[in-house]
Amino acid sequence: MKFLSKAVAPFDFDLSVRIFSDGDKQICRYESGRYWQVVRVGEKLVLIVVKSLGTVDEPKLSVELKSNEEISYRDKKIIREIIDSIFSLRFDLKPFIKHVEKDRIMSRIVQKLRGLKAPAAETVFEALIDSITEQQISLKVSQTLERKLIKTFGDVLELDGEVYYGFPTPKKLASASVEELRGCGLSLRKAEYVRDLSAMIADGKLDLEELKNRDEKEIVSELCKIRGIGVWTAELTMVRGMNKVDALPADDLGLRRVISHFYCGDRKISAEEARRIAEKWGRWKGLAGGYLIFAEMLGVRN
DNA sequence: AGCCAGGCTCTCG
DNA sequence: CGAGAGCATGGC
Repeated sequence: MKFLSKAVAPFDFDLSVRIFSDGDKQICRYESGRYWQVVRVGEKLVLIVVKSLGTVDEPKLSVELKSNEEISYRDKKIIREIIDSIFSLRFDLKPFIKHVEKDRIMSRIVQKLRGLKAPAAETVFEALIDSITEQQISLKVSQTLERKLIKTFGDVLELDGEVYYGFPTPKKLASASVEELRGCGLSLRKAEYVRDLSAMIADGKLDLEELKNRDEKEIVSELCKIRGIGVWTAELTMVRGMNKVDALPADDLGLRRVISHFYCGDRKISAEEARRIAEKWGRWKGLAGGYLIFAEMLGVRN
């Protein structure tokens, strides 16, 4: 099954997707213009293959759905919404671009990375589990742990002899033993966080998707009540899993480093200083922080 | 080799 | 309360 999706311009599909594809063919990948990953609709697993047909100013995506099960009209509608959310298709960058006009450093970066939209995880759950995994350890380490977690507990979709993995369900992780989770490289603590959190969701005591609709401060305070989640983890989860561009994980080491790189001449800055600098980015401070990180990754000079 | 890495909880004093 | 240890694993 195939269909077209439009995005609010400007949108640079290639730039946006290049940044977050995992690199593992069985999980998610961007290769020769095609991006693919598994999404879940109810009990069904569907591989989405997305490519760009348009331009930055007239963005158009072609989406192909592959599954071993029948995809109903309703499923298709849900998948459309998931894709909207994953790529932030409906998000309008223009007010942000206008807002940072006076900030010459940010403005330059935004021009260089024109059309970059912050990608999002398929579910808030996925964003949260990834954020917990990444606590304290380097990105390199956390990436291998995340892959192990997905390949150990994730749903398997077999298509044309190829194997793809979807992110594990809360139910699956809730029934995992702490030893199994530790086998993926998680510390004893993190294994407990992941299992207990998953159990809360599986038992219906916590609805992460519903949290999306709340006020940002409320989201942080709600998430922080859960064991294993602090401000850093909560804010990171909002940025990458709830399409919130306002949240800035100012405690983040890497973020402080890039803010300092572009604004303070590479000296060490505190989280408070980072938050103060971020104030001028207004409602878009999370997105602006993302732009700094991507700018550094892509070697944009200040 | 040893220390640090996009944190957080728990335990002491 | 505030400070400090402990955690997992890959990279330098």
